[in-house]
Parts: sequence; structure tokens; C-alpha cells
Amino acid sequence: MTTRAESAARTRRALLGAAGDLLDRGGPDAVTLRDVGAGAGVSRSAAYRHFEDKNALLTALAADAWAAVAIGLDGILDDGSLTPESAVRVALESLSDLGRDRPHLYRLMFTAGPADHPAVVDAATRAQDGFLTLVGRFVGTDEARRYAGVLLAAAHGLTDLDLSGHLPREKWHADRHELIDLLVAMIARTPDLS
Amino acid sequence: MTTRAESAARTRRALLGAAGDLLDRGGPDAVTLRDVGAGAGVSRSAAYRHFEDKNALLTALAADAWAAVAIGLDGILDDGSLTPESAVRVALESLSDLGRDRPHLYRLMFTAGPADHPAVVDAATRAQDGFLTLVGRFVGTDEARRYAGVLLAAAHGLTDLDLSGHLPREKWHADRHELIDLLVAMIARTPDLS
DNA sequence: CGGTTCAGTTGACGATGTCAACTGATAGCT
DNA sequence: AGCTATCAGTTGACATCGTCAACTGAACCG
Repeated sequence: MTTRAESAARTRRALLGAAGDLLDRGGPDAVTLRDVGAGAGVSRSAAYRHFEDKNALLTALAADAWAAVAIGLDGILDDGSLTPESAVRVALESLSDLGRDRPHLYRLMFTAGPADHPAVVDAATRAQDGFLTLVGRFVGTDEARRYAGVLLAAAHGLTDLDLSGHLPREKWHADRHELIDLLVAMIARTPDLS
Repeated sequence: MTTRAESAARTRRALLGAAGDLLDRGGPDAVTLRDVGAGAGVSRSAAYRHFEDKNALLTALAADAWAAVAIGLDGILDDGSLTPESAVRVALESLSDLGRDRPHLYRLMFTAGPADHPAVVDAATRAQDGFLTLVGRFVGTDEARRYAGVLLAAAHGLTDLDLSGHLPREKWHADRHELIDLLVAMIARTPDLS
């Protein structure tokens, strides 16, 4: 037997799945509640039983994405085969790859509205703390915070620039992966971390 | 007397001004063609005489913003009182300040749709070339391109992270200006630019 | 001076987010 | 078991928005 709560939870997942598909395919504008309902096998305003409004639905998508990033970072933290430096590199490049693979979802993760929501803040904080630990193993806990900020921002900037087309190879003579590697190498070589 | 072409040009500027105001106040969703028309003293679909559609209007806004950035960089390039290092720092921080002052316009400049348009590409290219020259004076022309890419991406990432609320001071122990300074200082100290 | 171009207006249409009223099945209580 | 309340989901309706088509009138040009 499927209880009422179970079927409601399944519908909620179906709504999120349909919304994610539409987002990947056509960006936020393509995420219409009508199409989300159709994709989930329910109709129009069924989403209002699970989310306050359309924005809350997108916010939930962003929160799930941050949670997935946090889980990925946990995996990197537990991977003993990585040096501290390469662990940082893998973390940054996997975030950047998410941007490449799911650009609209990635953009949503860094959008002001959703980013203010508690659910997103919690998940993003978990991810950032994981990255902070990773960087701490790399440069030491004293300077970890500032360097983690620079690294995360640079990786995000490279990814975002690439998505908007402002990072053409011809111009900068490198792609986002090479520039991430360059940055991590720079930090590894910086002797004086004042 | 005001000729027809003059009044049309004035209307066009008024439309762009009204669109910019609405964008600053409430983001892209607040830019409705009806309100743009009202703000410009014309009505509803007058904008269609000057722009192909709403997206083209926003694209023109982004192109103007890039052009302004390029002009600002020209000023920095001509300022003899700046050292190469501080010129780079000033350039990056003024870009970041634009993000702080006009967040929605800033975001628009790095949005995929507009960024593909020739007018935006031209203006952005001019700005990026100016920055490239600035970085060339700083680290030498050989490695200028890669380091300019890293610097621009990092500054953009810091700005964008700050706008989305993902760069709280408590967490990273620094704000975007301090992290930009840190990055520029790191590059200045990096002895081996391989 | 007569016709033409063209900036700007108005009316209309489909799409969309959202709310209110409604339906029906399940959950819980007696 | 039976009655009632809850609540997921539906349908109808409305305001708003982008956009197009038809229209207007004044500046332009021969």
C-alpha cells in the first residue's frame, strides 16, 4: 500500500526532477509550472502543495545541487590516494565540470534570491566547510580561509566566464582547467603566506 | 527644430535609461516593456522601433556597460601615476565595485545570451584587451594572457560570489577587495612564471 | 504639393504565475 | 465500522507580460 505521505513525497520528487530537466534544457525561463506539472504527471498548480511558489521550487533545486556538491567533497576528503594539492585541484575541477555539464543549475546555485534561503545557505555552508578543510590540509589551517576564498572564487569565476563565453581559448591561451591548475600551483609555490 | 532622427535617438536613450533604472531597482524581471515605455514617456511597444525584442534591449544595456568599462580601463592605462601592479589592482577593483553598485547590470554583462551578441562581444573584447595590456606591463607580455585570465576570472568570481551572498567575511576572513589584493600580490611575488 | 516613410499608438492574443473554489481519497477518532 | 476532517490534486478564472497587426500622424523627399 502506498500511504498518502509516500505518494506526496514521490510527487515532490517528480516535480523536482521535471523542473531540473526543463532547467537543463532551456534555462529558468523554460521552467513553467505547467510544463513541470506535465513532466511530473500532475497538473498545473499541483506544485503549490509542495512549494510556496515557483521561486521556492527553483530554490529547492539549488539546495539539492549544493547538497550533492557537499557529498562529492566528502568523497574527496575521504580519498586517501590524493595528495592535499591534487585533492584541492580535483574539488575545484569537479565544481567547474558541474558548471559545464549543467550550466543553468550551476548559475542557479549562485543566484542571489535562492542563495539567501536557509536551505541553500545550509547546504552551501556544508560544501564550503568541506572545501575549507581540504584547503587547510594544503596550505595549513592558519591561512586556509583566505586562500580557500581566493581559490573558490577563482574557480567559480573561470567557470562562470567560460559559460558566458568570455573565456575564449585564443584570448587567454588556456582553458579553465589549465588556469585552475596554474592557480593551485601558484599557491603551492608561494613561500610567504602573509 | 528637432528632426525626426534626433527625436528617435532621444527616445532610444530614454528607453535605455528607463530600462537601466528598472534593472537596477528590481532586476531583469522588473524590466517590463510597459514600464520601460512609461519611464521613457512613450508607450508599451514603442521599444520595438529601436530594439528587435526585449532581449535585444537588455543586450544593448550590457553592451553599453562593457563600453563604459573599456573607457575606464583606457583611463587607467593613461594614468602615469600608477605602478603596473597598482594599475592592475585598480582595474580589478573598479570592475568589482561596478558589481557592488549595479549588481543586476553586472550580472547581465556576464549572461550567456547577451554575451553572444556581436555588440557585446566587441565592447567586451575592447575591455579585455585593455586589461591584457595592463597585465602585460605587470608580468611581461609572455605570460600576460594566462595571468590576465586568472586575474579577471578571480576578480569576477569574488564579485559574483559576494553578490550571491556566498562570500561572507566571517567565513573567509577577508572581503573581495582584500582577496583581490592578495591575488595580485601573489602574482607579483611568484618568481617562476612557467 | 503630394506621396512616402517611419516613430509611436492601440487592440488583441497566447502564455504564464497565482489564487479561490472544488473534489475525492485517506487518516484518525469514537 | 462509521463519521469527519485533512490534504493532495484539479479546474476555472484573472492580472500581467511579450509580441504582433493594423492604424495614425507628422516629418521627409521628389
